[in-house]
Amino acid sequence: MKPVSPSDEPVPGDDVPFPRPHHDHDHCRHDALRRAEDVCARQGARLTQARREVLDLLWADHRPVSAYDLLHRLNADGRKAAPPVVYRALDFLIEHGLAHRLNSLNAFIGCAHIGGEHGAQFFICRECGQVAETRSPEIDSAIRTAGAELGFRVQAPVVEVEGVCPTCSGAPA
Amino acid sequence: MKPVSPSDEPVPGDDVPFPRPHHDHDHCRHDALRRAEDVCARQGARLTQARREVLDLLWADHRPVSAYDLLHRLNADGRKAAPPVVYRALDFLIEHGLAHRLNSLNAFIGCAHIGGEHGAQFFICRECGQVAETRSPEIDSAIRTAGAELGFRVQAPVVEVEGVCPTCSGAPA
DNA sequence: GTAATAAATGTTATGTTATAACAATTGATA
DNA sequence: TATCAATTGTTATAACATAACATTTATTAC
Ligand SMILES: [Zn+2]
Ligand SMILES: [Zn+2]
Ligand SMILES: [Zn+2]
Ligand SMILES: [Zn+2]
Repeated sequence: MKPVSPSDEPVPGDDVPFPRPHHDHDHCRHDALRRAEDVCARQGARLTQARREVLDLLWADHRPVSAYDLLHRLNADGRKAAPPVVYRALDFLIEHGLAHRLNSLNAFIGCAHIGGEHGAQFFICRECGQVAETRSPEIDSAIRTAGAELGFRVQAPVVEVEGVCPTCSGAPA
Repeated sequence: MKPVSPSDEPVPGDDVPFPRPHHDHDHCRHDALRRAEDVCARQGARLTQARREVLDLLWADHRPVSAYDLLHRLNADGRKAAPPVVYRALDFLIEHGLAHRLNSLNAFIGCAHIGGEHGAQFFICRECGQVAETRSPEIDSAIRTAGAELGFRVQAPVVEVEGVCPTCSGAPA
């Protein structure tokens, strides 16, 4: 079994958060847009044209994009949008849990999970630039425990891990 | 006992990484400089005037400082240093494990631990801006485990936790 | 000691990331 | 359709960071 697993690590078949090279990415994109519509509908928020376009650009692939890259892509068709357009759209998307900011890269990425705001951990491949987003209760709990030992009330843990993804580690396929 | 502990959390008396309001901070500063000299001596690196000054400025208190704040403080005495002065000094200090960069704040802080480069976790108080640096094997290990499950080779975990420190939580002392 | 070399610093300019402030437009509501 | 709130447009500027090259300072070789 284990048909196209990109690694020999003990990973569950299709739940691997690192995107496989030839996965159906159109599915990722369309799914993300659909989820965004759901979220906005439920929260009475408006997924306007600019916001939708930025979200779609974020889902061009599984790599984070800088705000100015987004701006250039937005303006590729001759438009003349200014930076606030992008930053406002990003603020909206982040507030509604549809995108995340990666502090270590000054870049943004579409949220791979469902639901509102939430903690997450990001694994960033130094080779290919792709990012996997996880929600590990174990990491979260280790952080909260360490915080408690300091008497620190944890509000927003940020975890961004640099390394090399399974594909770039030279896994079979 | 537990004479001036800032919190009722189960913390060891004097190992609390969050600085107590009236601790002997001159000791922190001088100790940091002395450790820096040790490290540089051992590594054959030169702790030049500019580097020493920046390190000393980083130890003004336990809050991170932006590069331009450092620059302004450097120039407070009429000097006319330019940004590269500060960024080079910071690069040096970081390379030698004497300072850290906090990505979520675009700011820098003196390393509170001894020794060369190392992973660490930062707990950042939203109220007072003070930062505690820890080295928690548990957090590190949770991250490495989660990475392994993705087939991801972890190289540099970044953990920056926002919240409220014991002092600002309204602890007794 | 002096020349050659390497390390560090000075200097100017520019690139990159992000926000402030206010005007104009659009969409919902009454 | 008048009103109000939300969104977008526009200009300017703030904040963060580095490239490139000249100059100086420290180390080493002779
Ligand atoms: Zn995909
Ligand atoms: Zn990769
Ligand atoms: Zn101190
Ligand atoms: Zn505090």
